[in-house]
Amino acid sequence: MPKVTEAHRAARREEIIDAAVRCVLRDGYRGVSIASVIQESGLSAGAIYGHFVNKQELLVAVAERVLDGRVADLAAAQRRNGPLSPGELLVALIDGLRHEDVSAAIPQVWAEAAFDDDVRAVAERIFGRVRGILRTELVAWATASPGRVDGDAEEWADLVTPVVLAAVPGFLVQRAILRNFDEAAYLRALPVAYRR
Amino acid sequence: MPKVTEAHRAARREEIIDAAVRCVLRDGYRGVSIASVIQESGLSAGAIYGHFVNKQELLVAVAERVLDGRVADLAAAQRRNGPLSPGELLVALIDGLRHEDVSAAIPQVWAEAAFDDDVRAVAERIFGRVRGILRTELVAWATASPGRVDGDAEEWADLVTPVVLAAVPGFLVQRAILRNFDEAAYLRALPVAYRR
DNA sequence: GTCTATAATAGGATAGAC
DNA sequence: GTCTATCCTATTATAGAC
Repeated sequence: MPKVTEAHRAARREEIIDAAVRCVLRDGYRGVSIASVIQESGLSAGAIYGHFVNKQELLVAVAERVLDGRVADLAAAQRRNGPLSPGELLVALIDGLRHEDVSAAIPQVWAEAAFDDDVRAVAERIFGRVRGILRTELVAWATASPGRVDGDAEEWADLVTPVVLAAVPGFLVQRAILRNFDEAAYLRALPVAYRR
Repeated sequence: MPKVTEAHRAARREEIIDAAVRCVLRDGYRGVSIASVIQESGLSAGAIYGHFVNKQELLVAVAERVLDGRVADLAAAQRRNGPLSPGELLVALIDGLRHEDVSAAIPQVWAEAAFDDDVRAVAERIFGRVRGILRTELVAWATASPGRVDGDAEEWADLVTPVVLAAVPGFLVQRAILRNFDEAAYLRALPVAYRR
């Protein structure tokens, strides 16, 4: 079978996901209706159900789209010279986040994860990858200069990584809730709070 | 008019909110239907609409119920002797949180805040109170022993408070997403990560 | 104030033509 | 593969009896 057809099919699928993401940004994750996706995509019910067995499967694909891509920012930061401090790592990660429109939908996906186990699995997987990269960098940073950390660098990193990672939900939640949240100040504060 | 009637009326209202909170914990914020609240409360549609003009107003009351109460933990910690370190403050706050069932619904409310401005206002108000207490304590801690902080204690606290506060969403989100999230380890990590 | 019954609508999903 | 039309269920909110 011709390769073009497969590619076109995949492209149409992505198109539908794109439209659904826009719906989530406008109406919230649970506020998305098939009718809204139809309108936003310019397609029809038949087209959508030809690519997704039901609404839930579409929304899981949306969750994946929304959460993914954050890994790239960290991987890029990783490639720089020398180990980065916890604060510097977080600046790289969050500064990447805040310029992506889809990031506004991330808290939506986290909330949904508590009730849809497929969404939860997607979130856990991507969260795990980010945490893994972060942990590696923290070990490198703790090892680079002795005395930075009490005890073993790996043990320290295992313990501290979840707390360091908390800066990400902290940023997104405060940005969503507080009318005049100062994003730039938050980024400046990261190296201060986590400098050691 | 008799005072008892007023009190009874208020009590019935709280009863309905209680039932709605249980619905949120079971079905998610947007998954709550009037039918589910009717079932959970053992009341009827008429009873509910006699206390709330519509579903949205009920859900705003639910948001308030879910978010409030966190301030008490911090205020209690505040009363202890001597200024607490950032890590110790967070342990008090989060350890209080994790033993309350309703805390599982907090990420739901944060997600909803992006789309319902009344909910957002509730979240902003309560977040603001917690942040205010935290800031006061951080200033006291920074002032207590010189050299802990570069520059002015108040300026430092203003900058750092939002990042310290991030540990709360960080905890709740990771607990919701990660299948084997180690709550106790997170609490142990707080003083390590924020000790200075 | 609260109940039962119901109106009015919205939303998910399918059928069949093309 | 996609479109139009439609079925069916779920849901919000109201009306009127008690």
